[in-house]
Amino acid sequence: MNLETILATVVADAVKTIYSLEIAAEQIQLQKTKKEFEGELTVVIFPFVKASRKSPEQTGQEIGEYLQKNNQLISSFNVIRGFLNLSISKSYWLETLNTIHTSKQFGITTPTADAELMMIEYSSPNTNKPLHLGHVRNNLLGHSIAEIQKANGWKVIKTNIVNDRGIHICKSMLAWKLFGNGETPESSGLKGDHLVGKYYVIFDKAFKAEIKEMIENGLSEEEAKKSAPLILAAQQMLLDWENNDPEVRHLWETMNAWVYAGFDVTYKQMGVDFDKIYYESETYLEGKTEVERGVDMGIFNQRTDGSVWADLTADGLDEKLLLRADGTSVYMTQDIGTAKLRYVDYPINKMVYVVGNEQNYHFQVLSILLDKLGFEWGKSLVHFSYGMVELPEGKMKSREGTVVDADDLMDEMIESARETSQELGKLDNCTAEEIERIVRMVGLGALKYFILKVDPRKSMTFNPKESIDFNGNTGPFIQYTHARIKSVLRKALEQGIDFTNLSDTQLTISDKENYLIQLITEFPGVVRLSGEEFSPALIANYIYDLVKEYNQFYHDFTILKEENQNLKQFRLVLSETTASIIKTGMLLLGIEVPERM
RNA sequence: GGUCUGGUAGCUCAGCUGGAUAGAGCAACGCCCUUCUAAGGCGAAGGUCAAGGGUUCGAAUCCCUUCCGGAUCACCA
Repeated sequence: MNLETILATVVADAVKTIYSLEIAAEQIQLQKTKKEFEGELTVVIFPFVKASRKSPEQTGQEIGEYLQKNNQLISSFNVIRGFLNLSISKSYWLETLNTIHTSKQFGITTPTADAELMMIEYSSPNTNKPLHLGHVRNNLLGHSIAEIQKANGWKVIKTNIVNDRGIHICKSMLAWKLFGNGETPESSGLKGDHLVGKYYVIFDKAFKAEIKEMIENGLSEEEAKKSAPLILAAQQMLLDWENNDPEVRHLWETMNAWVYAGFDVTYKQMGVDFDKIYYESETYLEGKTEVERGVDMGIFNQRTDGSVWADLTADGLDEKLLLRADGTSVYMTQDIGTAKLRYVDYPINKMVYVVGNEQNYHFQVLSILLDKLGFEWGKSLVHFSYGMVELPEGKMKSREGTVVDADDLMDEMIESARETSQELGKLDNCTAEEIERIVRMVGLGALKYFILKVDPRKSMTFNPKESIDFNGNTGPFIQYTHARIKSVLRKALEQGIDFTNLSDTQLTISDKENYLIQLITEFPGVVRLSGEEFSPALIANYIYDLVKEYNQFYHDFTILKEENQNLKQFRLVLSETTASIIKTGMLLLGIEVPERM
């Protein structure tokens, strides 16, 4: 039982005994004591004053006296206004630290054999352009959430649905066919995904030029958009693709292979991975079958032009297209097929989609459609809806060339990490390989932390002109603290100091040290909450708080030069435990921490 | 227009299941390396928590109204 539960129970007893007020332990308001007051935990007294019929101060005093008498954990208390501040005995903290220090995997719940299965879909790229900053947020969130859920005892399958087919893919294929002159990644030296993305942009430009010309020749914009030769050719290509035209299929396979080779590099650099990859080209037929079944069931309707629609007006939504008039499938069709196949492939207890909030409507509809189709899990899908990454000028737009490319961004971060460490001369006596490893860790750490420390539900701003910081509330700051602790621990080992265990739990320690232990004890709760809330930001902010406190301790106290051997040992144990939590926590964010930097 | 969502320091963000004097970082200013890594620490400065009303012993937090932003409502994905 943890400290707060114990205290809440005692407070409930106190209130019942003194004022005959029945209140469940969970209802007791217990919070961390503000720093400016004496004590570690605070009971809010206001809810009891009605029953006590006394002033908040007096009520607090009475409850405090009861607690001190009936629980030996409480060494002293004070009452300020309606707040009862409790001081917990130092030996409790020291013993707790000792337990944590000697336990493996503190805060982590390893999944058991019969644990429930959570499937988490993230990344989900289109194969017509390279990944940009928006995808980076998606990938980092998806990966981190998967790690966090594992640490909360879930079995997790990380999955990726690759949007490898569709009209957008045909656009880059068509442009390459028309204007590519046989260009390949090898011939151009371009990374495969970037090469294909180039032709997607070329298509768009040529398409716009056609429209402009047609408008000049008297057509309305709407007519021009529908009848421009390029768009008609792309639509024909999609039809040919669905009809298994060998030439189109061959081109498609070739260009997608280029893209996958490029994505592999990006994913590897980013440090994300998947247990199972689905491709839309392999699931969309299942979707079509389901839609047709829906038509037979009478829940979807086919119009005279052949297109198929779901009428969701009864659910307060609109009509939704499921199959085009030419019979080709759309995004929704594919998602229906993919969802069904996943439940066939795995015994899923919870399905989570990590997809931006611009698709809230899509997932609302998907859930309803699956439910209508008779899948009992349809309504239980979780759309983990995160906010967009915006530039100071607003949304990123690929056509206006304002997207921040994922590969470029990661490279830039690593380079500035290299520059900083050269300036500081910190890695002068490391091997080239070590430098490379550390510089990559730090550069990516800065990027990942920058993105993950923000509440995922909120949109966030990224200013490309101001490079991501390495000081203050940043990944490198945390990594640096870890490296600094490790350095001290290495020296302690060299000196043969034993800090495997605390030999004295009756030591007198400072408030700062005491508070650090208290923070350490909060880690499991933070891991649990971040899992429940799907928020890596909670872990990021917690680690930052811990590290900030530790740095103050590190500055104000000496460790290795402390003359009291037991105190020195305590500080080493405290430091090692802190380092271990930093490492575990950062790993839940997908961020590695170096031994030196 | 309908629906959803957001507005906290110059900037980027915490705090939001109601609790004490609203916190960090960056930027700008001033200090601290003969001492375990200064990517660090300390100090000072910076606020009408968009505005107004309501509920409450207590509101940045809950409710209503207004203002301002964003997303979405495609035979795009």
